Amino acid sequence: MSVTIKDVAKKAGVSPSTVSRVLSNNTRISRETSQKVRDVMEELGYHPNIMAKSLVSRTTESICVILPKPAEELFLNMFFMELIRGIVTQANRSGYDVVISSGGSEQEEIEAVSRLLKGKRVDGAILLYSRKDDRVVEFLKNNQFPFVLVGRSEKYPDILSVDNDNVQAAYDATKHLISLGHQRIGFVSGPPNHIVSRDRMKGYVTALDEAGLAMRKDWIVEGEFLQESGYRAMSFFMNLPERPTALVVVDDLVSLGVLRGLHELGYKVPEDLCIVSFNNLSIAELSTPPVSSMDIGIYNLGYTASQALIQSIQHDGEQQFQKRHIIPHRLVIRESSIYSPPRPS
Amino acid sequence: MSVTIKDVAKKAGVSPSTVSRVLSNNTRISRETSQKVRDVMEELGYHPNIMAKSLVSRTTESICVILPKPAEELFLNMFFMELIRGIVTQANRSGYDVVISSGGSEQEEIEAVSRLLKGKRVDGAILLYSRKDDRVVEFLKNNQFPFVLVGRSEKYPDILSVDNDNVQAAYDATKHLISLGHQRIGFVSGPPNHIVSRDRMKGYVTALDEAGLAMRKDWIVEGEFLQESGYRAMSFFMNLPERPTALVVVDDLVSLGVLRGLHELGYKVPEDLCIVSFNNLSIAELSTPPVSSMDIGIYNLGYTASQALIQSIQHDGEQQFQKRHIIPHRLVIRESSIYSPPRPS
DNA sequence: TCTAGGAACGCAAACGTTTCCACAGGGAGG
DNA sequence: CCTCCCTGTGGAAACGTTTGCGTTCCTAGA
Repeated sequence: MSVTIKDVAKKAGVSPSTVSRVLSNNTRISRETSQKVRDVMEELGYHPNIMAKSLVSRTTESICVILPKPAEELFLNMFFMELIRGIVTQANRSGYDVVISSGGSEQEEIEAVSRLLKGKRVDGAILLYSRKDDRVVEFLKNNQFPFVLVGRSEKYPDILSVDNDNVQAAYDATKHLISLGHQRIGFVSGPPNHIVSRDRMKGYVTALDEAGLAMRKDWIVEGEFLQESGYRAMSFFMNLPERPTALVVVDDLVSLGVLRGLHELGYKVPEDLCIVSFNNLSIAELSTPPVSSMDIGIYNLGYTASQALIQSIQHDGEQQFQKRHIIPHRLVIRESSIYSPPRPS
Repeated sequence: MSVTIKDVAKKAGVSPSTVSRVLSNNTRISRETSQKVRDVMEELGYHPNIMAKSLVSRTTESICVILPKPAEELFLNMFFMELIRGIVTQANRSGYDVVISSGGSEQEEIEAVSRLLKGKRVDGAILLYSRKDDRVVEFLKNNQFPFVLVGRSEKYPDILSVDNDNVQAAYDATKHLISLGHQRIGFVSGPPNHIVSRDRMKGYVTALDEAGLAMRKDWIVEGEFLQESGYRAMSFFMNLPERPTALVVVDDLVSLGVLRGLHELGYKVPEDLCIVSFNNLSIAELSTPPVSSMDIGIYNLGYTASQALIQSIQHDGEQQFQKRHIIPHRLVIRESSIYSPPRPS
C-alpha cells in the first residue's frame, strides 16, 4: 500500500536499520549512504509511519490540551483561542502535535485524559484552568504524568505551572491611575473564590496603601466575570454620595458592562470616570471608547506552557527546571484613562 | 511497564485474541468470558495502546484541523474557537480525537497536512478557509485524502463542504430592514475577491430589486474585514448629500467600526442609522448599542463539518452521501435595528 | 450412531518502526 | 605481525495490537 522503510531500503540497496538511522540523523552513517537513502525517500515519496514509530519508541511527540467545561465558555473564546495559538505554535516548532479535548464534567475530563495518557496517545497534558480542589490535577499528579497548569493551584503549589503575577499587575494598574492624579479609585472585582480576583484585589489595595489613599469598602464591588456585573456595578457606584473618579476593573468583559452602564446613565468616559481593566482582549481595543487594559500576554502564556511541558517530557526525572513561570504583563493605555481629575479643593 | 492485553489475558485465563475481541465488542464471545475479561481489565487498570491499535487496524480515529495562517487571525479568534468547539465536541462524541495544526505559509500547511495524513497520524482533515485557488485543497484532492472544507471552493465545487447560504442570509437581512420601512439601504462589504463578500452583496441586491428599491452604487462600499473599514465607510456615507437610513454590514467587526464612526460624528444608532450585520459574534451583543446580527451557526458549522468528515472516513468509497451541507442562519434582532424611518414625503 | 455446522476460543502472522548486538574491514599501536 | 578499537552496516527481536484461520466442543438432524 503505502511506501515503508523496507521499500526504501530495498531500492537504496541497504538495510531497514540503515534507513531508520538516516531518519534519526544518526551519526555513524556515511555521507554517501545517507544521501542515497534520502534521494530514494524523496523519489518514492516516503513518509514515516508515526504510529509505528511511537509504538516502539514509547513516545508520541504530541501533547493534549483540555478545554474547561463549557459552562463559562462563551466570552472566553478569544482568550482560549489566543492561548491555543501559543501552545500550538510552540509545540509544532518543537516537532510536537497538539490534541484538543473538550471537557464535559470533571469525571469526563479525567476519563479523556486517562485514555489519552494511559493509552499512550500523548506524552503530556496542558490544563487551562485552576478550579479549586481540582481532581484532574490530582489524577495527573498521582499517575506521574507530565503536565503543566496555566494558572495557579492553591492546593498544589509545587506543580509545573505558567501564570501572571496578578498582584503586581493590579498594583501597576492602580499606580497608573494614581499617577494621573486620581485619589478616589474604586475596584470592580470578580467572584471572590477565584484566585485571580483575590490576587488583583490585593495588588489594588497595596497600591492604595502605599500612596496613603483611603481604601473604602463601598468602592469595591464583587461580581462575576460577566458584562452584567460591570453594568450593575455602575448603577451602584454612580448613586453613591461620594463617587470614585477612576475604576480598576478585573476583566475586559466586565469593563464593557461598565461602559454601557455609564453610557445609559449619561456619563462620559474618561471625563466622568477613568477605567483600567485586565487581559487586553480585542474587545478592549474595539469598544467605544477603547479601554486601557493590562495585557497579560495570553499567547505567551500558551507558548511558555507548551515549552515548559515539552521540556519536562524530554528531560524526565531531572528536576533542575523551573517550576513556576511568570509571564510579564504590560499596561496598554487607551482613551479610557487619559484624563486627570480636577485638583480636589 | 504498563499493563498490556497479554497481562489481562493471562490473569483472566484466556488468550490475547479473546481480550481483543472483548474490546471490540465482538459477538461470539460468551457473556461470562466477556464479563470476566472486563473485570480483569478494570482490576489491572488496563488501557489499550492506541498506537498499536492504529498500526494494525490502519485507522487512527482522529482528524486534524488546519488553522489558517495568522495574517488575518486576530479578530477571527472568536470565530475559530467557536468552530473548533463544534468540531471537537462532535468528534469526541464519535470517538475521534482532534489534532490542531497551525498553518504558516501555504507550503508549510501542505507539509503539515502531508506529514499528518501520509504519516498516518490522522484519518482526515478539516480546512477552515477557502482562499481562491487553494493549493491545500488541490493537494488533498490529488492524494485522495478525506477532507471537508468549511466554506466554499469556486474551483472545486464538488468537494465535501459545509457552508452557509450567504446569498439567502443577506437577502433576509436586507428584507428585515425593508420590512421596517427603510427604503434607502446601504451596504458595507468586504474584500471583493472574497466569495463571501460577493454572495452577501448578491443577496442584498436581490432583496432591493425585489422590493423595487433603487440600488445605488454610492451606497455600496467595499473594504476589509476590519474595524477600520467600517470607520472609514462612515465618514464617506455621512457626507453624502443623500444618505441611507439603514446599513447592511458584512461583518460584526466592521460594524464596530461603523458604530465608532457614527459616535464620533455625533450620530445615534438606530435613530440616525439602522444597522444589521453578520456572524453574530459575541461583540455584536456586547457593543453599545447591541447590534442586530445574522447568526450563521458557527458552532453548528464545526459540528457538521466534523460529522460529515467522519462519515466520509468511515464509509469510504460509498458516494451516496451529501456533498454540500448548508447550515441555517437566523437573524438576531437587537437595538441597532428597532427603528422605522419617518415616512418619506 | 454418525456427521454437519455453529459457537467459543487459541495460534500466529502481520502492522512499520527502533535498537541492541553482531560483524566486516581498516588503521594504529605495540 | 598481531591485537584492539573504531566506523559503517546488517540481522533480528521487540513494541501491543488485530484478525484470518484453525481447533475444539456441543447440539441437532438424519
